[in-house]
Amino acid sequence: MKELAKTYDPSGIEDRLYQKWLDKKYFHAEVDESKKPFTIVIPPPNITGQLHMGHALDNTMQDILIRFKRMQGYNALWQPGTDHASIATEVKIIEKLKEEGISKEDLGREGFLERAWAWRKEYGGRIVSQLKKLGSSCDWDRERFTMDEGCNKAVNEVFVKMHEKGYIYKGSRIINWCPVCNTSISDAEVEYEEQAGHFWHIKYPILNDDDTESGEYLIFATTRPETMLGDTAVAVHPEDDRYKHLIGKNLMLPLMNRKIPVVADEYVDREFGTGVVKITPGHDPNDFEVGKRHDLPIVNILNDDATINANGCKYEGMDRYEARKAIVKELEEMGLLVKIEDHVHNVGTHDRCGTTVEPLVKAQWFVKMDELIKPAREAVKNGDIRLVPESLQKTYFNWTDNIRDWCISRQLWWGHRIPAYYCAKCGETVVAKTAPDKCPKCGCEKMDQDPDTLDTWFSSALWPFSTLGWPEQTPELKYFYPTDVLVTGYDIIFFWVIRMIFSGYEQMGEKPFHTVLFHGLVRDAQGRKMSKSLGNGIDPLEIIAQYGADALRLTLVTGNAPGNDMRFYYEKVEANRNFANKIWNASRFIMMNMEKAPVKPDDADLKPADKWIISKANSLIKDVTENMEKYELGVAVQKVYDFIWDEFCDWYIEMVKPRLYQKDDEKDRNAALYTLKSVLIDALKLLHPYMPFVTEEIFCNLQDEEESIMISSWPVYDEARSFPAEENAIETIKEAIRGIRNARTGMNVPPSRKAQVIVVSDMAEKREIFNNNIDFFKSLAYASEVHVQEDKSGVADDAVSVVIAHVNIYMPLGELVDIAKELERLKKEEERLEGELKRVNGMLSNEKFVSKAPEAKIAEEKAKLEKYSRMMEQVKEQIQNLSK
RNA sequence: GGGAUCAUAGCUCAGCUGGGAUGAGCGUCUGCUUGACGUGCAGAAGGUCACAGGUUCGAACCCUGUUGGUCCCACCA
Repeated sequence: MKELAKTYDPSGIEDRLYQKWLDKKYFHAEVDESKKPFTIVIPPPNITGQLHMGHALDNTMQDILIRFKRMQGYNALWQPGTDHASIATEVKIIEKLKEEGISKEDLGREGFLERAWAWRKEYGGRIVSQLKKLGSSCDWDRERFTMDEGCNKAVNEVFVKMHEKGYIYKGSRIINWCPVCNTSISDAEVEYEEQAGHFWHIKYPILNDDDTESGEYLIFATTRPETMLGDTAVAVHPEDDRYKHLIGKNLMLPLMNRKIPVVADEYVDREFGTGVVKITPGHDPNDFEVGKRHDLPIVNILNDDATINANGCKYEGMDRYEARKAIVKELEEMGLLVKIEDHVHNVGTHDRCGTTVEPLVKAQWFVKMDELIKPAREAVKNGDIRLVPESLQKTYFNWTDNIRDWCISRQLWWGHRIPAYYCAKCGETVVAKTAPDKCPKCGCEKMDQDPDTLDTWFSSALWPFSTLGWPEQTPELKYFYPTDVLVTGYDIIFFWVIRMIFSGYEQMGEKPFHTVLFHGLVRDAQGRKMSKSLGNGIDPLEIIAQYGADALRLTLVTGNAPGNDMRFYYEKVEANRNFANKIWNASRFIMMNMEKAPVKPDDADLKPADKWIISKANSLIKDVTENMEKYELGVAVQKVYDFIWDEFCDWYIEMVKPRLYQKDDEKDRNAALYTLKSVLIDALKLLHPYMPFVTEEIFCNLQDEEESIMISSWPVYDEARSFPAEENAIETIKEAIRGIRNARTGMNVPPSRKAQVIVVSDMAEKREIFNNNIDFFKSLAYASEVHVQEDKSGVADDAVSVVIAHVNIYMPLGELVDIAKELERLKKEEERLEGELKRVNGMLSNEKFVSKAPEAKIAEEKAKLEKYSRMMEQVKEQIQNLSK
């Protein structure tokens, strides 16, 4: 038999085992109609990314499910890949170019894309190798990239198809503009942030019908005074008596000397401020709507970099905030500034770069959402797609029910280029999968492709089927689609989950997956988000290096309910590392005692302790499997942890030691060894999805013939392996041992001091239990000798006594017994029992309880009443004895 | 403004959809070189399950309200 090191050292072992799994192709799945598929598509990490705790959690959960299902016999495919992450990557590359002193314009589109692909080649694999460190059993042979040829084909196919159906259109609408990234972004990418700002109260002069100033003013407040350059009206509520008479009149827009009308619109809230709103249709989504209703002109005052453009006249060229200052100052000089108030308001920022976004009107491509969203909503409503935890349904519906059209065009170069072509001569637009050679309208041969690219999420939305080969009807697509579970953070439910769902229904006519398993955020020990700016991020790779991937994985999935955020503690990782070491040593112990492989014993040769642990393991298998099927990953592994540490190590191994250390009964020793080994193996299997490395290393060392735990079969509950009688018997012994240890500690008796133990019970079956298990009872109860008898004969009055149900245990400890102390201990026990009896009696004497509670419950309480009454009698008797 | 979620041992959290809180890890205290493990073993202390009502024979769990925290959405200029 092999020998193991004294402590488990994951370094070295992990890489070796991962390489072995790769070499043996265990992660690879092929279409096989004889097996049921189980598929997970990875949320593709950005190629710019570095593995962070969020990835670690997300991928650990997926790996657990995949390994679990693979062992259950499913044809498990974990489809991996990475995301081109258009903005994130483009920004990174621009930064790098900047260091070299060049801009992307210097390079030109083609040159820039060359650099981008080179960058991807160099860094895109980094995150993948980090995922491997974690133990992820992805099918790397099938690795995909959201911008590879196949995905591009899928994107073009969808774009053209949806355009034909009228779901994709180009339109001039108000969109969110990031002046730093120089692109439009979708609503989902805008993050609102509370900022301290001001309310500038401003007044515009009212004009007479002959355009002379009337001397009257309309006063209103604004948080963005610079937008006044683009004002094309002022609005009041139609029913507002204060201003009714002014509707239809004109105002003079100061600084610009433009005549603008007073319009009436229900959008205005009479209660808010002065009940007057300036209308800037070019730079505010609400004003844009008002403008449409009143046919107001749209004046765009901003350049793409958020400086004022020619429409801002003399402010042209100024930055938006400079212009703000200048305008306020000038208004003040003109006497048009009424007052300034401090005001905290929500400012929209770009989630990638934090820049304040500017709403402005531009021609962009959109996806029309109202029809597309219907099946996606319905699927969750009718349970076709299950969200775990269920509470996220509300969030989901909140989005589907308030959905707005999705702005999908981006003014970026890195991404899928929009397959739209414009005739250079007549302006005709052609949307097609391949570039047309001439204009279908005028025959002109110069067709220019739209310079814009698509939102990254447009290609991610197709991920569950594009990775399986769509639009080709591949065998993989037929076999693995729909996939099974999607695991992701609740923070991208809008970006990604919803979009995959409606895309799945639209393109495939079928849901992309039946379950979405959400997890929360991994926070730091203080509960703060891990972020670069705070510098509180913990690098999973460092944790792996220090404690091992298994410890990290276990830390991430325990003590946490689905969808909830969790805090990361080093202490927790350490505790889990210790657990790995514990199993390691338990295995080491077994191996040390195993000269040769034990053979399967007959049930008749098993001792009660063996049957007890087998029975326990059997129900563990049932529970853990059930929990895992319900995605209660943390609960499941907690049970395995408790079983291994408490039941198996602290009890069973200790129970079995006397049998291992004797050489007279080889058959019995074999039975013990076999039980040790087989129960351990079952437990290892249950643990393997969570801690793949230690379990594999032990599994292979424990039995030379088995090649890998990861392709072994998942244990199955077996009625024939359930032994309730032995379970009860051993629990009785455990109770007795705990009582004895407790009493001894109370007396300060050192473990080295053995004592006689006399077990007294008038019930034959109880006596039998002790007689049958005397071998280990003796050692665990620190007994010099054990007597099991029917009555108290020969027991000294001053012996320490332990009372359990129907059994009295006496230890004549002689001079060590402090009568006063012992009496105190017994009194305490008496008090405890009194409490118990009071509770049970209270229930049973309650007529309503007896008449309404279920029968089983009543019987249970009656049994307790009997048990406690009996114990009480015994305790009282002992107190009397000692008080004599 | 709308919604979600949390409040349980000193700390961080579980608690299987109503039946004694023998809860877990960490921390604290007391013993222990017991031939796998001190990354260990055996014990102990520590909780009126945020507060107030209600439903029920019975509530940490269900309902209502209150307080405090976190988050999401919307956004009134």
